[in-house]
Amino acid sequence: MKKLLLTDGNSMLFRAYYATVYGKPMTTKQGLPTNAVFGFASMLQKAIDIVKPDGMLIAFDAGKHTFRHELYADYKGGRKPAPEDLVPQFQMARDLLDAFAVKWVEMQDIEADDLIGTVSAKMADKYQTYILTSDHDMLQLIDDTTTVVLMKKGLTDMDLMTPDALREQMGIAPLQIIDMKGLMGDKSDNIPGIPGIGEKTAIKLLQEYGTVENVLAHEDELKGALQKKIMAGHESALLSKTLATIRRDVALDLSDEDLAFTPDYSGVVRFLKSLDMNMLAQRFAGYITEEAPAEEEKPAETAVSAMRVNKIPEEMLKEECAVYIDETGGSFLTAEANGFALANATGRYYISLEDARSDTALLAYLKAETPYKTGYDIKRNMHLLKKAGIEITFHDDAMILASLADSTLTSTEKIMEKYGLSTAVSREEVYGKPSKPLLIIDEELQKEYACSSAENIRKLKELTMPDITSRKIEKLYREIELPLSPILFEMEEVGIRCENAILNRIADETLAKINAEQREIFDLAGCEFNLNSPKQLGEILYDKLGLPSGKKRSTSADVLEKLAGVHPVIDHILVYRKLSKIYSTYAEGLKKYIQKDGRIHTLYNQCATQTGRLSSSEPNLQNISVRDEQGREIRKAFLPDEGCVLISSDYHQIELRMLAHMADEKALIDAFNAGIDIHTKTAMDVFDKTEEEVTASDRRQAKTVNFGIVYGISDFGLAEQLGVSRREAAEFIDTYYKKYPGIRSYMESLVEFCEKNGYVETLCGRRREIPEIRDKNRMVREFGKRAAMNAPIQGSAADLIKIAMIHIDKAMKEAGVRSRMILQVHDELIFNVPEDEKEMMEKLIAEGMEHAMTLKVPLSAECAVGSTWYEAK
DNA sequence: GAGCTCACG
DNA sequence: ACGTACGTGAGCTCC
Repeated sequence: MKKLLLTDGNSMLFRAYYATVYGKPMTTKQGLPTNAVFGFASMLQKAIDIVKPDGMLIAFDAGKHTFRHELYADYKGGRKPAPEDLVPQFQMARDLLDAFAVKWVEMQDIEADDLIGTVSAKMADKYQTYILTSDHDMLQLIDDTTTVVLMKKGLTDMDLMTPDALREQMGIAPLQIIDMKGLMGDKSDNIPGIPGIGEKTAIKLLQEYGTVENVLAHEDELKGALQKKIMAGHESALLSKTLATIRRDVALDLSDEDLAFTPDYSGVVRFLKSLDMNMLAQRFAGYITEEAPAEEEKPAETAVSAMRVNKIPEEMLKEECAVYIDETGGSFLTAEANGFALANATGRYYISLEDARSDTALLAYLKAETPYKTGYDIKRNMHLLKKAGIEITFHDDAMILASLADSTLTSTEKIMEKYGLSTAVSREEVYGKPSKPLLIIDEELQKEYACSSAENIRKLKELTMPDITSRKIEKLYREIELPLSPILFEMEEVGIRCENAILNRIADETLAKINAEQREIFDLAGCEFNLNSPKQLGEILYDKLGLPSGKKRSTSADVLEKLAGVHPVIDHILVYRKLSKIYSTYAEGLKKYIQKDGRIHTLYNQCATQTGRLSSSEPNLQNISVRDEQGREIRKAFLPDEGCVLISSDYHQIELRMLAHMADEKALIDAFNAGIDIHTKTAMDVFDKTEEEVTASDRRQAKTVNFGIVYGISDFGLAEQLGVSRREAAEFIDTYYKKYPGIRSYMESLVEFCEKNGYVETLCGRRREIPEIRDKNRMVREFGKRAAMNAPIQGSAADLIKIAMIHIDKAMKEAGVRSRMILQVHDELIFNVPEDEKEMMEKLIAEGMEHAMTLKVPLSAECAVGSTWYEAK
C-alpha cells in the first residue's frame, strides 16, 4: 500500500522554533531569522527518511473562528502571541514547501488538526497514513491504517506510534485519548477538563469505565474527593471531550493524485541557499537524484557511485585514498570495526571486515607506507585496528588537520558544519540509537554511510591542507601532532591501575560524613530540601534565613565563603559540597571506569581545546583532587604495576617562564636564570620590599597577581580574587607593569595583533582564532582580549610538553625500557616504572622535559616517586 | 539540554 | 552602566 505523510505546519514551526532559538542565532546575511524554517525542514526530511512516503500534505491553521471557539470562547485562551522572530517564518515555510513541490493546505477557520483528521479518514483505503506531530492529541487518530510519528526531544528524535505501542505506553486505546483530554483537560489549548484530575487519575478511570460518559454514569461507585470532583465536573468534562475531538468530516476536495509526493530537491536547495542556509542546502543536495541533477557543477568524483564489494579493485589500490573505518561506536575500549570504506578519484568502495581479512592485496596496500592513506582520528582507528588485527599506515589525520586549520573546530560536529560536510545517511539510520542494540543492519545504508564518510575525509584533507602549508606549520603538524597521536594511543591502551577496594572505602567513609552534614544542615535550616539543588539552596539561604546577597544570589563556594561568619550553616554546606563531589564524581564516579583488567583507560582528546592543550575524558584523569587533603585521598587508589613505582614529573611555573621568554622581559628572565623564587621576586617588586621583608601573605598575593597576568588580567578580577578593593588591585597591576615593562608591551602587542588579524599564535605557530575580539558587545570583546593574552602562553606551554613527550617516548624506545608513560596533566607527566629502572628513568624524564625547547630561561622539572599517585607528588 | 557547581592545570 | 579572571570535563537539577 502507498504511504501518506501528513503534518501540522504551525505546530511543527513552533516546535522547530523553540528547539533552535536557544542555540546560536540563525539568520540570513540580511538578518532575517531562519531558525524555525531550518528546524522545520530538518524534521520534515527526517520523517520523509523514516516513512518514505508516496504522498504528502502539510496543513496550516487559518483564522480564529473555529467551531471550538464557538463552543467555548476561552479555547486556546491565555496563549502568548508567536514570538516576533517566528512570525515571518510562517510564510517562509510555505515558500519552502512550494520550492520543494510539497503540497500544503489551509482553510479559513479550520484547524490543521481537523484537516489532517479529515484527510487521513478520506484516504484510509488508498494510503497507509503517517502523521508527524508532537501533539499527543493526534494519538486519537491512530488505527490500523494510521500511524502517528511522534516527535520526542530535539529535532529528529521520533517514535512510531501504533495502536499496540500506545496501549503499551499509556495503557489506553487511541479513541480514549479524547476521553482522557475530557477528564484531565489540556493546558496548552486551555481546555478545562475536570479540575484536580491529572493524567494518572484519568487513565485509571478510563481503564475501569472506558469513556467519559461511562465514568459520569458510574460516579456513585467512586468515593471521597474524587467523586466530589467528578460530580461537579460533568459539564466541563463533556465540553472538553468535544473540544478535544478531532473532526474527520471537513468539506475538503482532494484526490489521491493531489497528494502525490514528487519532491524537487534542486528547488529546495536553491531556496535554502537563497536564505543562506548553506549547511542545510548541502544536506538536501545529497537527495538530488540523477534524473533531476542540480544545475550547479559538481566535482566529477562525487558522482562516482559507491560500491559494496568483497574485494577492492586493483586500480584503486594504486593511488592514495581516504579510509573510513566503519565501526560499532561508543567508547574506544568497546568499539569494534565492521568494515572499511575507501574513497579516491577512482571510486568509493565498502568492504566488510571479514572480506577485508582475505583481501591480501588490500591488506598489503593498507600496511604499506605508500600510497598515502588519510584517516580521521587515527588514534581511535589504531584501537579498532589493533582489535581487528589489521594494520594501516596512515600518512594524514584529517581531524588534526581541521583543528590546526581552525582552532574553534573542537568537535566532529563543528568540523562537518564548517566545511559543509554531511553523510548520505545518518549514523543513526544505519545503527540506530547508541543505547539500543540493533540486530539487523541494512547493508545498503551501511555502505552509503561509510562511503560518504570516507569521501568526507578526503574532502576535509583537501580543504584544510592548504591552510597548513600556507601558514608554514607543517612542522607543528608532522613533527608534533602526528607523532604524538600514537604515543597517546599507547597511554590510553596501557591505562593506570586503580583499586576498587580503596575507592569503596573512601565512598563509604565519605557517605557517612555526608549524611551527618546533611542532618546538621537541615537542623540549622529548620527544614529539609534538596541540598544538591542550587535553586532550593538559594531560596533557603537568601529567603528563609535572610542572608545578605549582592546582585547575584549565587551559592558558589567563593560567594559562600564570604558569608561564612554570618550563619553557622554555611560552613556545613561547604563541607557537604566538598564531600559530595568526592563521593559522586571521584569515589563512585571512577569505579564505573575500572575495566576487567583492573585499570582505568582515559581518552586523550587531541583536538578538544582552543589552545592546543590535551583534554582527558571518560573519565577525566586531569582533574583528580590534589589541593584538598580529603579529596587527595582518591589518589591512593591509583597504583603502579606489581614491582613498579609511579614517577611524576612536573614543570615549575611553566607558564610564567614561557611568558618571560615570549615577552622578552629582562627582569623576569634574569630572575629565572638566577634561580630566584618567582613569586617572592614579584612580591618584592610589587610591594617594594626586600626579600627578608616579604611575608608568606605577600608571596601568596604576588602569586595571585602572577596568575592574573597569565589569564589576561583585569582589576576587577584580581580584586575579586585577592579580596581587596578594585583600586588597590589596579595599583598592583600598574606597579607590576612598571617593574616589568616588557610584559605590558607584549600584552599590548598581542591584543593589537589579535584585533588586526582575529587570531594569535604560539611559539610553534599554533593559531587560536578569537572572533570575539571584534564582537559588537564590549563584554565579549574584553573576553577576546584576555583570551588573546592567555592563549599564546597556555598554548606554547602545551607545545612544549608535547615535544617533551615525543622526545621522552623516543628515548624510552631507544633504551628499550619496560617503563611506560601513562598520564599527562598539562604540565606534568606520570610514568609506570619498574623498580630497577627508577634511577635511569628519573634522569631520562627530567632531561626530556627540561630540554624540549631552548628558551631564554631555564626549564626546571622535578621527579617525585611513590607507590601510589598520592605519594608521587 | 542548559545552567550551576567544582575538580584540575 | 555594564559585570569579568584563562583552559578543560563531569555530576547534578530542572525545564
